[in-house]
Amino acid sequence: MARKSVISAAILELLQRPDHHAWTLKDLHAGLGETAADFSSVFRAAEKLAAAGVLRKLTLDDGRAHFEPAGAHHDHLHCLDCGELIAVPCLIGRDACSTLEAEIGVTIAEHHVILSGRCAKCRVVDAGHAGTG
Amino acid sequence: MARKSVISAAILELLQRPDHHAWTLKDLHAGLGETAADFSSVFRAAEKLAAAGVLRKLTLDDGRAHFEPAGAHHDHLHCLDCGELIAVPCLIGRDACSTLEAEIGVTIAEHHVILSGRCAKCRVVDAGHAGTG
DNA sequence: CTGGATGCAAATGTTTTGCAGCATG
DNA sequence: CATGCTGCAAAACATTTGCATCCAG
Repeated sequence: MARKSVISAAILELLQRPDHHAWTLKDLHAGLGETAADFSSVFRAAEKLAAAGVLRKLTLDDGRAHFEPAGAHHDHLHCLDCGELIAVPCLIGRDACSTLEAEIGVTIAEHHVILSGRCAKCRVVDAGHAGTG
Repeated sequence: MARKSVISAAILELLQRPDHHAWTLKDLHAGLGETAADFSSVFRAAEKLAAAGVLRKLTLDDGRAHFEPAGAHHDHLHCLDCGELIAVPCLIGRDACSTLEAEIGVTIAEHHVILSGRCAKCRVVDAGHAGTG
């Protein structure tokens, strides 16, 4: 049924890059080569992959959607310096959720933690600067 | 120096409503009365209040910015049924953050947890339906 | 008079949709 | 031949900015 989508494949390829974890549509479009694919096609491919559960779609405070490979659950650190979105291990335990559910009478299906701070790289750089200034 | 902003005051007024925790610009505009204030004025007032630290600005996965009164830190539950954003007590302890910082070498300034699930009201409704269907 | 608040309209940036063509299955 | 992927263009949305005006201090 489904034909092979060159664009989808290329997107999945891109997402393997270790230096960039979460991609905006613009990132993806640029990453594929702006002339290699139309923006709307990138959009459709990404949405489809997200709908299929292959990608996870996140919206940050910058108001843009970011796509990442949908592997094991993890949370994110948004680096205030470089703006990169870093994957970090999950910070919330089942216990905490259960407790909260019982406490205020809600049902929790999923969660997503977004940390703001400084990634490992920028932290080092900053430490260096701090020492000299 | 600063003149009293009718709109800012009205916004702060709106935010006191117990039935609606986080407001989009559209919500605010509608809440004030679409003719009572211009959208851009609402936008500017809200941004200014956020910059002043009076409001907190959040961007959800719906891609829209939401404003809430900036009181004590808390996290949020986004109800999958009614779409309401419910304030919930913070789920992340200092310890967890410290541990993570040490573990992966990052610095954490802030965090924000967004839970997806069902709020207390919708949970009850759903339970009722489940019994009848 | 001065500076900030407001309204109106237009620009931006991002996401989404409509439609036609093409290649694949 | 039918279906789904693509490209191109325009619409739909939400946010943001420019400019002129008006009012409070």
